[in-house]
Amino acid sequence: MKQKITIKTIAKELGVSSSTVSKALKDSHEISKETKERIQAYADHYNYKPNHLALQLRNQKTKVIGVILPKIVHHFFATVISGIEEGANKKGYNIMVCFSNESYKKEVETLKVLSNGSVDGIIMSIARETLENKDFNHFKGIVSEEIPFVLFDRVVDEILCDKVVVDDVGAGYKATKHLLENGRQNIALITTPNHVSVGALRRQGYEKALIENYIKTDKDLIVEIDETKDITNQIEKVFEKDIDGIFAVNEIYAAKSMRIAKQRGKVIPKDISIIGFTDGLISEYSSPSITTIAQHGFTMGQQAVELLIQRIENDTIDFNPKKIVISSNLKLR
Amino acid sequence: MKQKITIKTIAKELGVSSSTVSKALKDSHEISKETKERIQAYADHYNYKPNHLALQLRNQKTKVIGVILPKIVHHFFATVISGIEEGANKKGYNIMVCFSNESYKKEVETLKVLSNGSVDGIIMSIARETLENKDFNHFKGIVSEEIPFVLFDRVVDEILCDKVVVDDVGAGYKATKHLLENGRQNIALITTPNHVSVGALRRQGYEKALIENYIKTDKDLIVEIDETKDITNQIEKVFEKDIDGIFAVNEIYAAKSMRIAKQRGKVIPKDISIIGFTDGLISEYSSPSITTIAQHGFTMGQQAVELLIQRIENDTIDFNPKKIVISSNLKLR
DNA sequence: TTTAATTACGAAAACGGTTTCGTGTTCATA
DNA sequence: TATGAACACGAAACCGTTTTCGTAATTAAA
Repeated sequence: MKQKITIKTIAKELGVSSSTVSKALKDSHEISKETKERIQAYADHYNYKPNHLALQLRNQKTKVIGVILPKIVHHFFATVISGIEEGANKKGYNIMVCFSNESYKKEVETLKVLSNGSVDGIIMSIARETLENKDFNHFKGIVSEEIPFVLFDRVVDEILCDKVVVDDVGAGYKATKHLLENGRQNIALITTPNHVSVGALRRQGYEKALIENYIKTDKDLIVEIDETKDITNQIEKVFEKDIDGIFAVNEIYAAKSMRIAKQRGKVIPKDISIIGFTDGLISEYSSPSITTIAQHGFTMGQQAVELLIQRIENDTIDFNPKKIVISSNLKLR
Repeated sequence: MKQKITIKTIAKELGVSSSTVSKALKDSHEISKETKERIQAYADHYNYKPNHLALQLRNQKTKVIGVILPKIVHHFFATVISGIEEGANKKGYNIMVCFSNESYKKEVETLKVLSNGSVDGIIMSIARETLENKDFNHFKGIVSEEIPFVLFDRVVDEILCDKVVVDDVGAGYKATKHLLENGRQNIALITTPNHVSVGALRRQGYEKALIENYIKTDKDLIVEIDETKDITNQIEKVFEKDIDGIFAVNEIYAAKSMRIAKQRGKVIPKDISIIGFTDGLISEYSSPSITTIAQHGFTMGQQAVELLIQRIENDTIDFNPKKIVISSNLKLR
């Protein structure tokens, strides 16, 4: 990389002090018009750009927001990033993106790297493995050092910080109710193991809707997918029951369910209704397209970053963790 | 945010100089065992972490790679990011991700921000609008300042830098040939306008395969999608021709084509064969699933970042722009 | 005992910018 | 002519760390 021109070189070349150059470039009234013009002309000609690192050191802020996601090849998280980036940009921040790959170890490392001062704050969604382990010690430092920190979607009560989540219970409820209103009675739930908080909440909504309709929840209709094993196999089991509706907590499960249903000769939506979570591309382009719960990832990202920047910039003394709940809605198809 | 402890405070508290503290923390032989232990104990106790910004300023490197993408809610680009991140991480780099949102103006701004020294190098794919405008002046600075810079996928000859692309001509050729080998004769091409380089190249491959089979390319079978208008409408027109095969240059076009075909009562793959580009989720989960050209986004990301880091770390004098071509292959479904 | 080497540490410069606080001119006012 | 602004600029400190160089004190060799 070419050696860049600095204030010092300009000062030396023009026989003035670096303070003068600095002030001239900021159009300070302290500097005479002629000197300013001389300096600005020189700076323009040699394409002077202030060294960002020096500024960061002096101001003790980076104008960078760290983002840690479980994964990126995933419609929902991609949408969230998109929202974060837009919100950050609007306020003059850039984003540094890291992935935990759902791994506890990588999450710990990444968190350590980002909390060394290279970012002004962190937005994050917790890795699956961490949720399983229930080991949240690596967040202690973040909290005690009072680094601005916002969790979204996959959050956990144990960590005291700002949070942005969707109304998962409500979403599960709406989805199930929708199926019930369409005359479905035997509704299967394809969900994650209970340690994934969002899965557990959506399940609560599912059960609430059933209870309201005087239907007993049948454990056999609930499939907790173990992602280390073959997913299709696990879903197929529930098809041996007499089901006429499926609520899947994400679109992969929904798409797989649909494929299985078709293979078994069921006609959608005559014989069976399927409703998915996350408004991704699969649901839109599968045939027939799947009715889903819109997860509003973009909004989540925006809200999260807004909350974070507020924390960063108003270094208020009172620390009351805020929780923003974004209400979800059905996207009928 | 809590005030962080620095070397200076440690020095003051322990009555030594900051040089001594610095050396002690690096376990230098210059410092006596007792002093080292005293300092290290103190640092541990108060959880000292070196200030990253100071180090960056001193070393004149950030260990951060800038990535500029046209968009992120897009399976291919998400995959590429994934590859970039993995490769970067392996070498101790983090990535700063920005989006041009396909906009020329935003691309210019973003490029300016990233080239102010906040990253050690940049990986990028050009925005659609920029390709339309053919205005590449904003890259001049990057090239003349010799900032390590790698373009991928959407590249352009006018910019002299390292590049990573897929073998688009070959891919178009393979896809078309595959259709021909399945006995298809009237193959439509659903592509982008020619200014999108990858679209143009895939088209070349398409034409090459046709010529090899002594088939005259029929302009009426080629649809250049204008994304500002309704896509479905544009694709529908080609269905008025007597077609039995479709090659779509991305999976959205492929999925939409499939839907239209079904609506028109065509049976896939009996009446018509469809082949898509980009190995995304839609193709996998649509029914029937679509045979596609695998685009190897992850590999592209890895190769791009490897190339970039090589440039960053071996500041070799000779500048011969390299071009890596990743060969594509069919993913039969 | 003198000289040389080793040990253990500190001073200062450097990275590139900003900012506070002088200070020497010039000019206007009393 | 003396006083005080106003002007235009420079010196120096500062952000946090590393690193080179210098040096006093101790130890070893001659």
